[in-house]
Amino acid sequence: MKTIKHSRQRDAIYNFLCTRKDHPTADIVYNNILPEFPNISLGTVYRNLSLLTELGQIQKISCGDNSEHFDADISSHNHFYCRKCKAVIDLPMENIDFIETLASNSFGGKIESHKTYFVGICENCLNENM
Amino acid sequence: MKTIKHSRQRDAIYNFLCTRKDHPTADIVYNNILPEFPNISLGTVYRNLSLLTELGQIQKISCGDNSEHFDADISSHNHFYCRKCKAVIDLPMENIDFIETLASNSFGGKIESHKTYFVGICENCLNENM
DNA sequence: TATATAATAGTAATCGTTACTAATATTAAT
DNA sequence: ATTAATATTAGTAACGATTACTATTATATA
Repeated sequence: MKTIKHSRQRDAIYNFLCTRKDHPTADIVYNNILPEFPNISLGTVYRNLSLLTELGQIQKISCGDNSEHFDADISSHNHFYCRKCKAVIDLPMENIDFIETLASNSFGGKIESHKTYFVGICENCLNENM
Repeated sequence: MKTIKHSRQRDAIYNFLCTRKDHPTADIVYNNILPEFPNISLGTVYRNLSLLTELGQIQKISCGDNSEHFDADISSHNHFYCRKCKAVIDLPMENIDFIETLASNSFGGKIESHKTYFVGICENCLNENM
């Protein structure tokens, strides 16, 4: 059996993610951990982000902007992608997990989870146009 | 002003997409158009898929499997990603566009659209395990 | 038919991500 | 504590998806 050993780099990656609400990419995680681990390699960051995602400790957000974003908040919540400033932010709203039930009604497969993201212009970018 | 000129390649790409319900990637589109346009280049396929997406004639599906999928069906509908066979399929269900209203309630930005995809095991893969 | 210019083919380059390997860190057992 | 087993790392190379570049071709307009 393959066991998981503790790693200080993985802790640092996870802890950094916990401090951020803006869903950083692997590259951003890497650059922010460099001060503490000057020799950490980008591959280590990618490997641990994948591992943490598989373990369910973080989640991956794919919003079509050609790089994956990561979120240490694994509670069920939704995201918003601003097509102007490209930011990926949380969109606090009532829980919509019931759409999984709606989806199950006429579907023969097994639905395990869902991802929803909204697209538009964020509040900051709206205000800049005034 | 920049005008859009007609292109036989773009037509072929769009028409091919219309024949498919499985949301092919750029590479699959390319390989299926090769018989008709033996000299078409992959760049042309990518450029036109992007253009058609911008024009709203097709839609792009990002489901986190490191390549974009495309769909000529631009009506509001949802997708399912099978984490076993990696297929991206339609998931017919009642319309859930009202979640955009729910999202708007406590959000200061402008919501223009949303994307939802469900993840799990498709019917075919479920049956294979029996 | 001529002119303007958008689109293409072909290729090179870029970017995000993964794979490889020898060295290191962690864990469990002595 | 020491050792042994092995998971993890750093460093680098490789990969796949996508974009950029440029001379040529196709399309649209006059």
